[in-house]
Amino acid sequence: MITMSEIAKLTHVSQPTVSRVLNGNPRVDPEIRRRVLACAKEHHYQFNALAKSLHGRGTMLLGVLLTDISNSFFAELAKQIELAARKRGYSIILFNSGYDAEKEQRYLDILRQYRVDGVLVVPILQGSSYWPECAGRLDVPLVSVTRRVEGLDSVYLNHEDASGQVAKHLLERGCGRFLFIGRNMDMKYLGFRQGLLDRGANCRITCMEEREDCRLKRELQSYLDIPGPKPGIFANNDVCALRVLRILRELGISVPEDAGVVGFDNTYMAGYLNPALTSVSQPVDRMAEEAVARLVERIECPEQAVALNLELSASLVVRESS
Amino acid sequence: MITMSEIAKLTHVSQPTVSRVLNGNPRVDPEIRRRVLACAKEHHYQFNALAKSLHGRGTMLLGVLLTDISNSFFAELAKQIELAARKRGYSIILFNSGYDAEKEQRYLDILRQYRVDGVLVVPILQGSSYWPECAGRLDVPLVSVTRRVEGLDSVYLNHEDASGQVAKHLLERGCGRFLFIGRNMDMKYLGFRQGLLDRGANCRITCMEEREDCRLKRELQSYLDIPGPKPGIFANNDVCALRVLRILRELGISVPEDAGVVGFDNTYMAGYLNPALTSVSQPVDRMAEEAVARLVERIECPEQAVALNLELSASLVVRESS
DNA sequence: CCGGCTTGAGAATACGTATTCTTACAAAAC
DNA sequence: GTTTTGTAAGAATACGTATTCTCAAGCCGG
Repeated sequence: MITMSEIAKLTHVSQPTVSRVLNGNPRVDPEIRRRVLACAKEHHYQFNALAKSLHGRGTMLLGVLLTDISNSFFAELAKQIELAARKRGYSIILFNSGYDAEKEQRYLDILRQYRVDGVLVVPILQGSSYWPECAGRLDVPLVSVTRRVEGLDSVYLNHEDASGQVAKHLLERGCGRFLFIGRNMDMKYLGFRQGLLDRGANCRITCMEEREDCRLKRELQSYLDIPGPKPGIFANNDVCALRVLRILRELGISVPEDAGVVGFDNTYMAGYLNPALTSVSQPVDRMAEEAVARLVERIECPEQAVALNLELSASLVVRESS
Repeated sequence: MITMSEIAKLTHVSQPTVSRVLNGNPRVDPEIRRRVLACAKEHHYQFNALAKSLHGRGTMLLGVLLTDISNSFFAELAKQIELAARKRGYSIILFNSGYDAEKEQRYLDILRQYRVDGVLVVPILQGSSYWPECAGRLDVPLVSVTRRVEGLDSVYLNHEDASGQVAKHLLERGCGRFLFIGRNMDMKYLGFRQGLLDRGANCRITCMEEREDCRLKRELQSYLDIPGPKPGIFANNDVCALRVLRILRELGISVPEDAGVVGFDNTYMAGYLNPALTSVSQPVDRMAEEAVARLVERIECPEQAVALNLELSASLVVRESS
C-alpha cells in the first residue's frame, strides 16, 4: 500500500508537502497539488489511520462490549450504535462477553491496546466499585448502555416503571396470580412485584429462573397444575416469551384465555407471532443514539466531571397474548 | 496511558530493554526484569497495538462487512466469526452495509485505512469483475462468506441443492403450485425452480418480491384467490416466512393443511413458532469457522494464488408448517 | 596473559503521519 | 536599492514500538 513518502518521491516533492495537499492545506502550489492528487488517486492512496492516531489525534474507534449479539435486541442495539457512531465519523470494534465476566475484563484490555477513543458497554458485573475502577484504568470515557451503573454515565430504561405497567396490564386482564421468568434480583422482577403490591393485589407472585426447554416445561407444568386464578406470565425478554408460548401450547393452555403472557424488548418478531406477543418496547434507536452522543461528547470535551444518567421510559405494546 | 519510555525512565533502563522484558526476551538481567515488570503492573501498562503494527507486524484486526446484523442469521454469523477470530488472536471491526453498495465501498476504504489484516464480507454487488478488483486494491486477503464470488475465496452454502430439497419436500407434501418469495435472480429461486422441473412437476411456479406487510398481503391474497392445487410457499429467509405465516393466518388459510410454508436459515425461533417452521438449516458455526480459518491462512501464508471455494451443504429441518 | 566468544544493554533507526521550524525566494514597502 | 513581509516547501522532529547495530564486560581456552 502506497505511502505519502512514496507519493512524494514519485512527484518530486517532500513528504510534508504531500501531507499538506492531502489534508487540504491551501498554501500549496496548484500545479503541485494537481500532480500529487493525480498520483494519489492513481495508486489508490488511503491514509494510515494507525500512524495518524499515533501522532495523537485519537483513533476514531469506539469499543462496543455486548453480552450476546445473537439476541435480537442486542443485535438491533449494535446496529443502531454502529449507525450513530458512523454518523459522527467513528467506527466500532465489537466484542461479545457472552455474560462471562472474565472475557469482559480481557476484552476491555484489548480495547485499551487498540487505544479506542471510548467504550460503550452492556455491563454484567455488579460489584459497586468495579466499574468506576475500570473506567479509571481505561483512561478513556466509558458509558453504560441498557443498565444503570453507579458512578458511570448510563443510558438505560426505567425497568421498574416498565414492569409496573406490565403488572397493571395483567391485573386489568383478569390475572390473579403472577409468574416472572428470569433472575429474582432483576430490576424487572422487583418492579413487577412492586407494581402488583402497589395496586393492593392480594396475590401469589412467583419467580422462576430461565432454564432449558424441557426443564422449564416441567416447572411451568407443576406451577400451572396447582389450581388457582388465571396466571399472568411475564418473561424477562421476548426470546424467553417465545419459548413460553410454545410450552403453553404443548401443555394445552390457550393464550390469552387461560393465561396472559408478556415479553420484553418488543423485538421485530413479537407482532408476527401466533398469538402476537404483548411486549415492553424499549426505544432502542434512541438509547443507542443517546449513548453514542454522550460518549462522543465525553471524548471531545473530557473536562466535565459528574456522571450523568439518562433514564428512558418504555411503552407497553399490547397484542393478542394478554 | 504509560509508555515503554516512561517505564524506562522510572526504572533507569533504556526503552529497548523494557521492550525486551515485556516481550519475554530471556536475555535480560533478572533483577531488571523484576523491576520493569513491577513498574508495568503498577501503572497498568498496555502495549499500544497501533504503534506495534505500524512497525509492520500486522494489526491483528479483521474487517467484517455484513449486510444486516439485525437479521438473526447474520447476528449469529457475526457472533461465530467473532469467536473464531478471537480463538486465533484476532479482533474484529464490524460494519453493516445495509444492502447499500455505496456504503459497502466506503466501509472497505475505512477498513483499508485501519490496515486490517484481512476482510470477511457478505457481498452484495454482483458485477463479475467488481470483487476481484476490490480484492486487488485492498492489498489484504478478502474472503466471501455466505455467497460464492468468482475469483475470490468463498465459503458458502449450496443454495441450489438446498432449494432442491425444499422442492422435493413440498412436492411430497402434496403441493401442486409453488411460490417463491424473494428475488428472481436469487440462487434459491433458481434451485427451487430447477428442483421442481427435474422432478417433472407440471406446475405453476411464481416468484414474488419481498414487500412491506400490507402490499405483500394483497399480493398473496390475489395469488391464493386463483383456484388451484395446494400451494407450497418458499420464503427466502425465516423472517420473511414469519411474516408469511402471519399473513396466511389473517387470510384464514391454515398451515400446513391449506398451504405449506418453508423458511431459510433455520434461526432459533423457527422451532418455537406456531406452527413450528420448516426451514433450511445453514451450518452457520462451521461456515464462520471455515471462513475465518481460510482468511487467517491467507494472511499468514500469502503466497498461494488460486482462489478456493468451500461449498457446504444444508439440511432441511421439517417441522409443522409443511 | 591475550584473543575470541558470549551476553546484557544502550544507541540508532524504521514504521507513516502531522507539526513545527527553517530556508529561500519573491513581492511589497520604504 | 534595501528592508520588510509573506509564502511555498523542505528539514527536523515526535508519536510508541521493535529491531538491528554497537559496545563493554565477563568468560573460556590456549
